[in-house]
Formats: sequence, structure tokens, C-alpha cells
Amino acid sequence: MNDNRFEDPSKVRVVVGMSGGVDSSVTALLLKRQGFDVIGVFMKNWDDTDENGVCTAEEDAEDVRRVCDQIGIPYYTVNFEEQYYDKVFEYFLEEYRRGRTPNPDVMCNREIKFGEFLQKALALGADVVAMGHYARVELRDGEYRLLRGADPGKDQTYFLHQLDQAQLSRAMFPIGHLQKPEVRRIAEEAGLHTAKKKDSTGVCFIGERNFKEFLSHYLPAKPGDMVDIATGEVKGRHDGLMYYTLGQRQGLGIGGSGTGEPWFVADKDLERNVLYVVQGEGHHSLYSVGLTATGVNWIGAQPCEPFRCTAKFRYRQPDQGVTVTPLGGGECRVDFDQPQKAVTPGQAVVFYDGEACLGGGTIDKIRKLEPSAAGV
RNA sequence: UGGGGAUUAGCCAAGCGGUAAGGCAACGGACUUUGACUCCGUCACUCCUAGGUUCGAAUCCUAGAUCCCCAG
Repeated sequence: MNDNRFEDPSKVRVVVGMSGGVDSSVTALLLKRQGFDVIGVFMKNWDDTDENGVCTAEEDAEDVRRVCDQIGIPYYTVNFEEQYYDKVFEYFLEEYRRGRTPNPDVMCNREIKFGEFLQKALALGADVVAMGHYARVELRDGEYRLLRGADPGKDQTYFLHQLDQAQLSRAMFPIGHLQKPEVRRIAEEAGLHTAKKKDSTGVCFIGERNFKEFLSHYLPAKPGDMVDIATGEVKGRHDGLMYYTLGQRQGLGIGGSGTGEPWFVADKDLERNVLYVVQGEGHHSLYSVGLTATGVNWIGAQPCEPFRCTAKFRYRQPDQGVTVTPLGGGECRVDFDQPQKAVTPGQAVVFYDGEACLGGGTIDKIRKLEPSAAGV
């Protein structure tokens, strides 16, 4: 690994956040092999006993126990359910109440994994915490840099862009320089119990859910009209604005009319409780040319002048060329080189310079593409 | 209550005597540490109903039902 921060691993106590998956299992394994003083810790942050009485956290905790036994490291369980609810889930719900689409995992990393969890680990005598994220930390000229994971298909810096210097100085991502297949191979060769476990998806700690059904337990649904933004014609009814996100296609239930092309969510009007939809993936109302971000975090030096870089508006999106203009107060303006589809308020905009993640913020306002420039 | 046109899956819609295209929606899966997008797969033993002609009909004929248009 390329982490040159520690001269004598045996004197460094690392707490590994273990989820019960392959990535964190291999993370612990690699650290142990490198001679670090490793402790595995499983976080339980959500009571996930679902409708069927199935609790995957129980199984995950069991997997962590088995892996730690295999590797030969002690393991513990910590519970941040309350903190997770207060700092991540409340934010998550509030964003939906505002008609926006939050990214809970970005908040989870900042507030829980590298917040509560990190503090707890340090309090217990740890020097650093390690996670199974596909990302890299590099110390250069006295400044910590967050670099993309070496596997371009798995890079998770998008979710880590809110971390600051203090957090990065205490963070290790031991599998960040590996490709996913290599991680699996290492796990298999070591005979780790989690070697072939399927990757988990869905909101961190909450897991895969029927999203609509899940949200309905927490937020009141207010049905309303679904209107064609191009013609003003009412095309149907929506079940509640929070159930839809910009650019969404599935679940609209509109079919057969017009050109025969699919329909997408183009906009939301919270005041009038109207969901605007449009037909055809190329319609200009689905595109935007710029945005304003709030809560912007710069991992390195804070820029004062406009500059060019690349950005992502969603996870696993190819980088897009942009011009960033700092506005002060943690805000910035972003202008896109090319119109972008379905950039959504509440989601994160994350900036990159080559391999380095520069930071990012929350998309607050978007500037729509003008109709005259249609046909993209 | 005279004439003309229509009636194919939830919605649009091909088909014009040879044994039901396609699209949208929906559902399932893949992908994915957010929400989405995307991709793949499934989806009418039956063509408004009842008879008839034919080796064979959604396609032709007859009657009925419903809808639309033009005349009243």
C-alpha cells in the first residue's frame, strides 16, 4: 500500500470498521499482515429488523466475529443507533420534506464513520481508523489528500468528499489501491468466510428497501397531479412528491400517449404539490447548465478564484468538465462545460483534479437549460 | 334511431385469409454503499359478442353491443 504515514506499524493501533462484507474483511486482514495492532469493530446503527422479522445486522455481526477469529484479532460491537438517527436520518427526512433528494451515505461518513466512530476509537486508544472504502489517503507537503480508489468502477471518494484534514489524518483505506477482483481473491486465498458474500447496496446501515414503502413509514404522503411540463396537460396522479426524484422514469405509470417514448420526472412544485413530467429522454427540461452548491468542503486549500476542474453529480458518473466559482459562506457556483441530465438538489457535487478529490458540496439550486438550446 | 367510420394486452398500435410486430406502462433480474439512470428478461392459446363461409379468419359475410363523425 502507498500509505507512508507510519514507520512502525506494531506501534500503531488501528480500529477497523467492519461491516461483515469482503471489503472490510480484507482491510482488516491486510493491516494485520502488515503488523499493525488491529482491532475489528462492528457498528450497529440501525434496527433493521424488517417486516419479515429478518435482521441482517445479526448475520453481519456474526460474519465479523468469524472473520476476526480467522484473522486473529479482537473484535467489538458498538451501537450508534441514536447518533445515526439524529445526525443522518433526521437530515435525510428533512431533505425529503423539502422535496429534495438527500445522500445519506455522504452524511454518514462525515458524522458517523469518521465522526462518532472515529472519536470512540480514539477514546479507546486507537491511533487511526481504517475502512473498506475504495479510496486512498496521501500525505503530501504536510497536507492530506483524498485520492480516488484505484479501481475506477468502485471508487468511493464521492461519498467521502466531506471529510476534513483532521479526519483524513486519522483515516486509512488499505484496499484503496486494489481492484475489486483482487480483494475477492485475497479473501478467497485467506479462506475468509466473507470471500464470496455479495456486495451490499442500499443506504448504509439501513440496506436495500422498497424505497417508497420505507419512506411512507416516516413521512406523510400527499398525492397530487402529474403534469406535462411541456403542455401543461395533467397526465396522471402522483403519490407524494418525496417519492420521486428528478430524472426518474420508473413508477410514473404513464404509458401509451404522445410519441410513445418513456416519461421522466422533470421538476417538482412543492407549493402546488405538482410533479412535472416530460416525455423523451432528450427533452431540454431534463438538462441543466449549472448549479449552486452549499455546505462546500475543500479537502485542501480553499480556493478564492474561479478555476476549472472535473466533477461528478452522482456516484459512478464519468467526470464532467466544470468551472467552479467560490462564493464564500461555504457556497460555490458551478458551470458545466456540457449540459447535464437530471442534476438533482440535495445530491452531492464532488470536484476532482485528476486522481485527487478536491471536495464538494450539496447541490442547492440548478440552472436549467434554456429551451432554445434543446436537442442535446 | 338516416348515412359513414371505428372496436387488437393497463395505454398507444401493426396486421388486409395462413396460424397475434413494436412502443409505453407494469413485473422480474443485472448493475449499484444514496435516490435515480441504464441494461437484460417476462408480459394477448387470443383479436367487442354470437353465428356463418373456408383446409384455415383478428383479417370475408350476417346479426347484436359500444364509441365517434356527418346529417336531423
